[in-house]
Amino acid sequence: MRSATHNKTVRTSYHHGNLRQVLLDAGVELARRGGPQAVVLREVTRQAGVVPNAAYRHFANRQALLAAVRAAALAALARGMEAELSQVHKGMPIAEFARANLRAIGRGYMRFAQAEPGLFHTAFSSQDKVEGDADPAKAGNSGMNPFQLLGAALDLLVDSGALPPQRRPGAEYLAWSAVHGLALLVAEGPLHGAPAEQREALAQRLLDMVEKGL
Amino acid sequence: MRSATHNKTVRTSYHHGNLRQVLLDAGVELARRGGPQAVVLREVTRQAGVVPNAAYRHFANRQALLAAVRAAALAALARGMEAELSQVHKGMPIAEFARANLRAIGRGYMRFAQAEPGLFHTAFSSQDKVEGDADPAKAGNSGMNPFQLLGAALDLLVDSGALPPQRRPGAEYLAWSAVHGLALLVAEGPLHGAPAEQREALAQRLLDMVEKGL
DNA sequence: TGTACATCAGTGAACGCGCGTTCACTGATGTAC
DNA sequence: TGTACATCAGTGAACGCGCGTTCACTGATGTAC
Repeated sequence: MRSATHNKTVRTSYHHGNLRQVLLDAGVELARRGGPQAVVLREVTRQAGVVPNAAYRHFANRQALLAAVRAAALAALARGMEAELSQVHKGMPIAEFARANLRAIGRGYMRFAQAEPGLFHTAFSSQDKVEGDADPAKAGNSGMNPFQLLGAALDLLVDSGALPPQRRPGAEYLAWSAVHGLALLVAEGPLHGAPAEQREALAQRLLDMVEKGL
Repeated sequence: MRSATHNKTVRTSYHHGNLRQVLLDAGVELARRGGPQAVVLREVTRQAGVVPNAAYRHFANRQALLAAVRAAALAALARGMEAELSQVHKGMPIAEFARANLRAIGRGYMRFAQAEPGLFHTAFSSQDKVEGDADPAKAGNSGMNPFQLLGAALDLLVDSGALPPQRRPGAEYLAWSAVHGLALLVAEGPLHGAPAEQREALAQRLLDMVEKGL
């Protein structure tokens, strides 16, 4: 039993039982509020009500903790995209459906960036390649990470005949660029705090542009 | 006369005469190599061969130094864009010229991001609005900052008849988003280190997309 | 079912580090008469 | 032209801070017999 002046949880046993997860959750919360910078090893242990070096039972060092937080942020983004995707109505012509899917992907991405700028920034704070990465810690409920979700949407676009196959290679980078750029402007750039209508209108137009330009 | 173990310059007089500029240059160099994080007050004084607190004669605090470095980074970006712009051949039909100008803007932006990721990252590390800002420290040789250069290119596009006036409002954000996104993927994202041909090809296609989609 | 003991997951104390910033100072410079 | 003096732009020393990380430790847990 420890006193819990600043602690979230009061522990009753010497062993915590769940410390890794608690540390990770605290790390995610810090990232949410302050980006990757804010993921401070001592702070997560403080919030877990545990001595600083206890973290080393579960993470090799600060970098490892940050990597885990980052994976969680990517997974959260993936889920945000999936949520948008699941709202697309079925039962329309396939090409139209494919286009609606791609727009949902983009919308989910941008909305996540808007709603969770800290996590969004954390997700892309280090450049490793998410692309070929099958790490389930970075995936949403479908088991796909954000990049894979985009790829799948583009594949469907080709299958449906809405995108000529020869334009498929590299298309993810074009779509990603456009959406990523606006997401950043909105999340932490000059469009931060712009009225919601303006944001949504810009998002619409940007998606139009991508669709037309791909 | 001070010993100069790690110093760049050996001073012979007590007064430096040029310290503000030297500190700023050192800060820019640090940013160039390590992004905004690397702009450390003590380090710039070290490189200037001066005692740490001497910086406070010229900058209110670390934030002020960083702001100055950031302005310099924006100015460098503006000059990079202007350089690209100046290579556009005159003497073509005006609409074509306007389009070529816009592409040059985008190309300059992306090339700068590629060539100077640290400065690029620094330029956009804090979200204040460059848009309405007439600060000459952020401008290139034309006196315009990067955002204003883009705006001017779009204005010309409208004047030339290549862009319907009703699509002009907000167009900078669409173009900016696309280009900014790809610039980031190239500068510090998954496309970092991609072969130059691939980068240039993607840039071409992205600019096509913007042109077609605007 | 009970006990011995290895393993696990925490504690406690301390480290060295580099940072931004403040204080009282002093050498150099420029200006008034 | 020379001197007095205010102002400027550096120095020197120190501060408190929070960080990541290491070390030897101990309480709790699980397993073999």
